[in-house]
Amino acid sequence: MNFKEILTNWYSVNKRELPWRKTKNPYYIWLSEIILQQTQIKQGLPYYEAFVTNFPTIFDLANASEEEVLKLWQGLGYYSRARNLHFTAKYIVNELNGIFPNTYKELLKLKGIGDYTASAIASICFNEPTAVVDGNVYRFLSRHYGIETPINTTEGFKTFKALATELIDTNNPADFNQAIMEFGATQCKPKNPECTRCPFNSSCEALKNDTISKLPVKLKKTKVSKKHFNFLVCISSDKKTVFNKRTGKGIWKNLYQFPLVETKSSLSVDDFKTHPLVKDFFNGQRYDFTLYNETEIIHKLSHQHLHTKFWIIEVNTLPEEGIYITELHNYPTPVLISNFLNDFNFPV
DNA sequence: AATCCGGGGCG
DNA sequence: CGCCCAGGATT
Repeated sequence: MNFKEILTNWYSVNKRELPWRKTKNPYYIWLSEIILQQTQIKQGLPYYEAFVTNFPTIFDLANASEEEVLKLWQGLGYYSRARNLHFTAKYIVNELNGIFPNTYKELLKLKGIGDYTASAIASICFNEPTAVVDGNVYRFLSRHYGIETPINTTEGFKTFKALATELIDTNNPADFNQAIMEFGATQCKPKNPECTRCPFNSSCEALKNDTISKLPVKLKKTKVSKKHFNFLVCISSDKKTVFNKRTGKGIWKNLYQFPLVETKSSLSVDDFKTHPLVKDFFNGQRYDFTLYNETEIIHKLSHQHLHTKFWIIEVNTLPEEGIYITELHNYPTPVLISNFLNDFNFPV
């Protein structure tokens, strides 16, 4: 048997039953692929179910507000995926009469769709022999063929894309692509791959040379930076608080949070008392405050560690427009904020 | 080509 | 605690 026969045979026996494997509808495949970017199936599955239930067609998604979409996406991370998903749904409905593009080249033009997702949709839905290259493919191919080119470089991408394109089963690109990814995910795993019962263990270069743990090669990434966040949790006498949408280009765009004071270092109670931005925020009004968490909450993102303090501040009237505390849970927020909302007992 | 963007799980 | 995950956009 050749490579593609071994692989697709393995897949026919070992594939998992997943909801998006029961359809070739490009809307559902697109939805699943966006949700599963940099996300494991176990984590993404409930979100996929929720999106299909709330937005059964691309028209439903296009007609929703961005806020509804972000709310449903809450907790999944990489929120630009949700914004691009919504943008592209509206684009397809309004500019393409709701008809999904059906070639790799056209799919690639859509916002939020790059090489991987265009290849996945084109092959799975339209039988175009475009090879997918994701983390699973990098790992499996680098091990099987003993390729040491770093995967997070342009050369690495080109090398593995070309190899996967050579290997793909042009008669059944849909199953081949899903098979090679499934194989990487459940058989040729990052840690403790199942080499003893692997159908490729007689031809695997890495197994032969004992380099499984060294492959794929990945260049070191940049170090994480430390930031200090101070959230101002206002409580007015009429049970309202200030809760605003993040704007600009940084993290958590369009998600909601309490007013934020970012500082160079950790803020003590005395620092807080005299901090110009805090005094400025309350515009001279007097206020009583307590520090909610004595020890900082360290919220870890891939490139930032957010050292966070929540300050509970009682005021007579809010310094700016606010919302009722009972409405807080209706807004899309980062996990850092929603955890606080779950843990903190607002006075009633 | 390098950097940024989240959050969860695993060993 | 470091690494990995069905990547893409921006600079």
